[in-house]
Amino acid sequence: MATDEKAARVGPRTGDDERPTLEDVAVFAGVSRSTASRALNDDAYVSAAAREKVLAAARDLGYSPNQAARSLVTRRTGAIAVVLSEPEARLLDDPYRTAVMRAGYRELADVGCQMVLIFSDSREDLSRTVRFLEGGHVDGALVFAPHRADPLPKALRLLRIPVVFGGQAAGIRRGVHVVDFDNEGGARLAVEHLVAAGRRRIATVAGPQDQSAPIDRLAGWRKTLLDAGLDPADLVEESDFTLSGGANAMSALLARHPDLDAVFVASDMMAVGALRTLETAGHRIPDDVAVVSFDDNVALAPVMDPPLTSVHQDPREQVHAMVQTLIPLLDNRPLDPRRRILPVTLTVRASS
Amino acid sequence: MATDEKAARVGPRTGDDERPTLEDVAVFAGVSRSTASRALNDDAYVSAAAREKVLAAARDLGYSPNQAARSLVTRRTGAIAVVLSEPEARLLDDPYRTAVMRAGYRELADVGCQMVLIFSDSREDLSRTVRFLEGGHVDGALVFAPHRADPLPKALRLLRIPVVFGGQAAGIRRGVHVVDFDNEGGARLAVEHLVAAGRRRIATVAGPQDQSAPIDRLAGWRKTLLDAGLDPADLVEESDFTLSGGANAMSALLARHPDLDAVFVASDMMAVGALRTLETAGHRIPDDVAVVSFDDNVALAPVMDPPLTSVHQDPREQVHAMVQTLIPLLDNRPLDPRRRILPVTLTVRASS
DNA sequence: CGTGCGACTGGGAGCGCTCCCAATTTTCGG
DNA sequence: CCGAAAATTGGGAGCGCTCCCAGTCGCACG
Repeated sequence: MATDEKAARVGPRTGDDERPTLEDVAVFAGVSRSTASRALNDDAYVSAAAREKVLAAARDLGYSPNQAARSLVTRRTGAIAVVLSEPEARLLDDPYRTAVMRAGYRELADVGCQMVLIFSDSREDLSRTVRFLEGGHVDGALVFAPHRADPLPKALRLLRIPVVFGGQAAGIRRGVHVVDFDNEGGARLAVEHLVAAGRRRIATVAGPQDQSAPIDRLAGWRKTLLDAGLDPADLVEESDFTLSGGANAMSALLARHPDLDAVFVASDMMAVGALRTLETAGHRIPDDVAVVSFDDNVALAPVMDPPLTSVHQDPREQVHAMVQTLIPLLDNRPLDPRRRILPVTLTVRASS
Repeated sequence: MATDEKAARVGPRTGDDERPTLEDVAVFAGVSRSTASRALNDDAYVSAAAREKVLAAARDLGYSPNQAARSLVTRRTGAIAVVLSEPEARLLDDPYRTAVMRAGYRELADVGCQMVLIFSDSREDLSRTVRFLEGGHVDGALVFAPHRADPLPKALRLLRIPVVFGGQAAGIRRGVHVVDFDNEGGARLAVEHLVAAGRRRIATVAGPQDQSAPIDRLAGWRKTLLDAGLDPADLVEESDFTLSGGANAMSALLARHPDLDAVFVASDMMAVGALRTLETAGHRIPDDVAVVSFDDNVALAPVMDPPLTSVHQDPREQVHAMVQTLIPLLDNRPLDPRRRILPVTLTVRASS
């Protein structure tokens, strides 16, 4: 009886609403499971006739392979995690992260991988994230964790899956793959542009100094000023990458240095705020004060008045490089850890 | 020799760098595979002693279950797709979608599911999306596809996994699960508020009329005006949910009706644009023109001057309802298709 | 002091797929 | 025209897990 019951449940696969298996396709096509598999994965050594029959059978039966079974034996899931580690509030209005998500989706789709997004803000998230990445859901991970203090990068080092970092991650420098932008070089471009335009009192609104990108941008500003024989003095104001933060920082700078004639702002979002402050204070842009920013984010373009001169960095390019680094790692090709620094360019517009 | 090679590769599981399997844990704990499995999944009928031993073994060995193997037999992946179907450009600066993503991540994490994001703009994406959803990568899907003409919803109807739509989707109304906001009611709230404040020439900047949400909002505006004995006439201007679109629409309205004393804008983003136009044209807000918007999106708050009266809808609440609808579907509990309409509220601020 | 029924446990049978390998057929060069 | 090599094919053995199904206990009950 038990046997009957079982037979009834598993049943002969005749017109069931069950999903067809590779076996079904093979039978339908009149070949063996192996041949069907080879045809579907277009392996070598399948006759054209067999391939045809199998493909037709698969189509007729509405077959789609069971991913679980496949990855059980191949030890590949075809999915890559994109890990975003950033305070919740920040993420919501950070157009850079949005761009990263989209770029990740596209770039991974291009190499036949599915993106699995992971947000990992809090400390509880950390263990959950690690557990997930560990659990064999994904073959590798692209990690964006800009905070110096973020414990994530260190936690990921002992992971059994390959990881590529986007932007300099936490203290660790050895044994990891990193694709970063040339933040210092970008700042240099920006400041050199201002110097060349005859500006002499060039202030800066810096980003949070617990992240490497803003640190490098600030360093670039400082070095370039010194190289030009100008004094950075206290022409710097640290802020938090938000619009209102940029506005406040600009006020502070203006209060200390009413005579400044240029400002290098470490992000577009802050620049929008700075622009507002400058306008409110009656400064004409770029006549009185020239403004150069960092990011050159298209999403923010409509909010800009005047259009902003900005250091252009393309998140898509970064993600592309990250994916290219990850691919060989997935095949266990032991690529030695490398840091890639992507160049940035200056896009000059009306604000400078 | 071949045998040796294999033995070397698959090897006896002694101190390999291979991942430990359930079998390994069981042996280490001195119990059977079955007992180990029961302990790890805290099934019934496991003695406390056995459970302890297994848990300790799992910890010591750094065991994490192989998801592929598990879902091969359980026919569950523990992943849910969140499908966003929208033109690329729109998505980048749509804070509502960003909120949906985050909410989806949280809500799904709360029920022990992993979110897999799917962007599905173009027509090629469609077949890729369907193939993915079909491929057994996910157990179900939450779909946001607001465009009337979007072929996605129809394509998803024949899917073998449960789907819940966020917002009214394409022409189909029967046999699907939908969680929507009360767009018409929200518009009514907004307009009634304006009427109560004594406004009489209440224009509207409508959203794209190929989507159901903006259609309903426009309908709400129109009906409420008529109910109040006011004439909608040509006080409506259709736009595209973008900032600049809102600004242009406002200009058009102002040109036609210099005497309008209020405007209901169908989204926060457009309202920001409208606000700019009004200010530029020298209208004081709310003294000359009162502005009420829809979305009440926090991310846009800093850009608002003055703070905007807006119809409040909480994406998180919507996603929560969607997840709650999806859960029973996953267990094959045949819930009859239902449409849930979530209420919205009016948040009054300085702009009205 | 049986009997029975709970509480546990371990083995076996797969889930659907991809490999490996041996068997079979075909294709060629000498 | 024959043997070797190449081109095909099918069967079998798992991948690591969760079930189902017999078992083996212990203990309260009659």
